[in-house]
Amino acid sequence: MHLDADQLVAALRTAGLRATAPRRAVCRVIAEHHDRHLTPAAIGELLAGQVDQSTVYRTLEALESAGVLRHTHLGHGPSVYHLADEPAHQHLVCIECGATIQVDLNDLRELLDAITARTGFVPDPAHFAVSGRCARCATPV
Amino acid sequence: MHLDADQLVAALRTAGLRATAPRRAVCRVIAEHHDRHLTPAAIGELLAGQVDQSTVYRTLEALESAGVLRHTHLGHGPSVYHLADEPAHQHLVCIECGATIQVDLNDLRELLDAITARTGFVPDPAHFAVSGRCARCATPV
DNA sequence: CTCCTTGCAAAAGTTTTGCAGGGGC
DNA sequence: GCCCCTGCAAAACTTTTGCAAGGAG
Repeated sequence: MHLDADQLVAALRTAGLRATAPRRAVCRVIAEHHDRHLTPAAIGELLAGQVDQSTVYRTLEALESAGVLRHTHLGHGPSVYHLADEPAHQHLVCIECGATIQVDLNDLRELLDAITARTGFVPDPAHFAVSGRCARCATPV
Repeated sequence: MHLDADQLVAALRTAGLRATAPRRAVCRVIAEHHDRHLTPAAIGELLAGQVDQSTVYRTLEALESAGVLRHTHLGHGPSVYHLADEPAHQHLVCIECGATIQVDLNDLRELLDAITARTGFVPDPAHFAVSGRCARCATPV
């Protein structure tokens, strides 16, 4: 299961923020599309003018500060948002065809631990994608 | 050693592009600051109005197409450029203090190969930074 | 001489901000 | 009732594009 709209709204309240109609609408859209990675613009479009775009940005910020939403950078374009309770995954984005592959972070655990062991740096790999070429595009014809 | 301004200009010619004064100026600035990661805006400022900002963008594009320049995304801001002959490195950027650490990609070879073996995806990790917390910020006081 | 490049200006796209009114708690 | 939040408008920024003039090869 995943966080539903009510849980997102509840998280706002827990964080001392207000549960207003526009915020509920944003929560509903995000929950309904929990299986996708939505840009702020896409969320605005799904709300079809019901909520001002600047309010969408402010609400996304509020939900992130409440700890129930996260954003990721997939490429040169706008960042995308997903529920914070999704299993953490690394995005692999193909430079050529744009395909996005998700890799379970547990599969990368050794690599990440190796980085920390060597540098003390604790990666949050879900935040940025790794670009490269997918199997199809990397294979010469 | 690293690519110098003349070599950058020569690369343009080899690629069938023209070596104009504005392009030479951009090449000079990039070569002089090869040890830094410059944003297009920073390059424009270093040229102090000698070259129009749109020309800076077009020149960076030309140098990338000539294969002597590459760009990397370190965070939410503009991308940064560096010479293509620099040893490939992965950037680790601290979410909290902004510190940037460079890791030699050879040190990550096994990890990257593991990704390719599992998914067929061939990463180009130098293109995006990995965000996280540096040793100092990750350590509770 | 051809046509690639430039500067200027304007546009495009995303995100932020100021402000006065309205609504949550 | 307090003050957080909203919509609207405008601004801030980065990057892209159209166009006529100029310069490289």
